[in-house]
Amino acid sequence: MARPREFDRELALERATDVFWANGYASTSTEELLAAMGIARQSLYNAFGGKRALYLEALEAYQRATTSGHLQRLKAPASPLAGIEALLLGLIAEDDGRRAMGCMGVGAVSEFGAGDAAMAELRAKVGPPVLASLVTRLREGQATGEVDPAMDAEDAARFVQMTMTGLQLAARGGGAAEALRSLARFAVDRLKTR
Amino acid sequence: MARPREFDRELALERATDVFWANGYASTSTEELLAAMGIARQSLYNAFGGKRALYLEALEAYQRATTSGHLQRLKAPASPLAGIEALLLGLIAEDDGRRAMGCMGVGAVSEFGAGDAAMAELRAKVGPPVLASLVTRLREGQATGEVDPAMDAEDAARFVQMTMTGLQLAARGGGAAEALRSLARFAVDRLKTR
DNA sequence: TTTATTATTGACTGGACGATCTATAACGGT
DNA sequence: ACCGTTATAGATCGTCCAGTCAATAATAAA
Repeated sequence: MARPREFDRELALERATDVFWANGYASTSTEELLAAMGIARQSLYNAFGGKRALYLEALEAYQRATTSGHLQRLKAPASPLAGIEALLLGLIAEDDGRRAMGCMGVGAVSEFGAGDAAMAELRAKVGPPVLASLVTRLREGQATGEVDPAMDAEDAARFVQMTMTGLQLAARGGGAAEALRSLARFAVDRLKTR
Repeated sequence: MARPREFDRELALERATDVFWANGYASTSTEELLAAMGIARQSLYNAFGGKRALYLEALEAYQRATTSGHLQRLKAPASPLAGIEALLLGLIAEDDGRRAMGCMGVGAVSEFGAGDAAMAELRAKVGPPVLASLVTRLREGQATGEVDPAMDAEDAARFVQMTMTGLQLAARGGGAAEALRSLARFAVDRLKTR
């Protein structure tokens, strides 16, 4: 009953995500977004509501996609420590350009801090499930003797999460792929039973 | 031979630092800066050159001050591991508001990434000396047997640096002081000889 | 075919932005 | 007392910003 949209909404959202991801929210202009998305001004407002709404939707989709990838890598290997290593190594993009973009979630935390309610809500969707899966795998590793049983599994899980953000920040700062991988392996090694 | 400045340049720079630190570069307006600094528009341009020059000067002063504090805390205790613990715990501000500001250097990396030349130069002034001191203290700890001798001291030092940024990002994300302290202690504990 | 509804397009709006200009004021050296 | 120099204050600059408007186009239901 109405004129159908001419552009691919999901594709446009992906393009917008890349711009926000690379530059952050404040220093991205709607003009840049329109150019990247290949749509006209009014179409952005029709389809997404506005700059901030677009950012929130982009961040949410990004979080959903990356979190699902993280959980897959964490759970796939038979050995829990191999899972954690795969999770950490999976954060490190091979392509230099991609890697230097860091993590959009980390960027959002850094840009908006703890104060923004909508952002905090989004963040709350992604932290707990990863933490829970990490605890599960760590306890599993402690049962098999692979993971140091002297550690509190929850503390260790939070430590791995902090390592994730630390790696992603180092990537954003221009860290070389191999240097980041060493860092990841070192962190995993520190969880081993010796 | 000329009219003297009426405001305290250092104090004004400190005030500007707080605003940039809390909000980042892009989402800070010169108007906000002027209000916080208590000076008129032209005085900012006379004394600091412009918004970006002011930011760079603020970041440099911030880095110098915090790095010196870090090195003091790292070197003060007799035990190397106690020094590293003091370094990490020293990152965690007691005051909730301060703590939620995170670290201005981390914010700069997140906002500008690896591409900005002036920013990279500033960052290069602060990383290496801390890394070198960390290596020294870790080797010292390995000599006394307190620190796990199985680790490569440089790898371990880079790991501690990553932990520093991870902690500061967690602080920016609203992490509670006690939770951050646990994280710091856990990281230090992982360096111990067991 | 008509009508209701939504999409597209490009011009436009008010406001905020960083930066500059102008006029006046305050100082030290002569 | 005057001069050269720099500081301050306020008005103003052109630009860019996010968002809106108005005119036209495309669809499906009736």
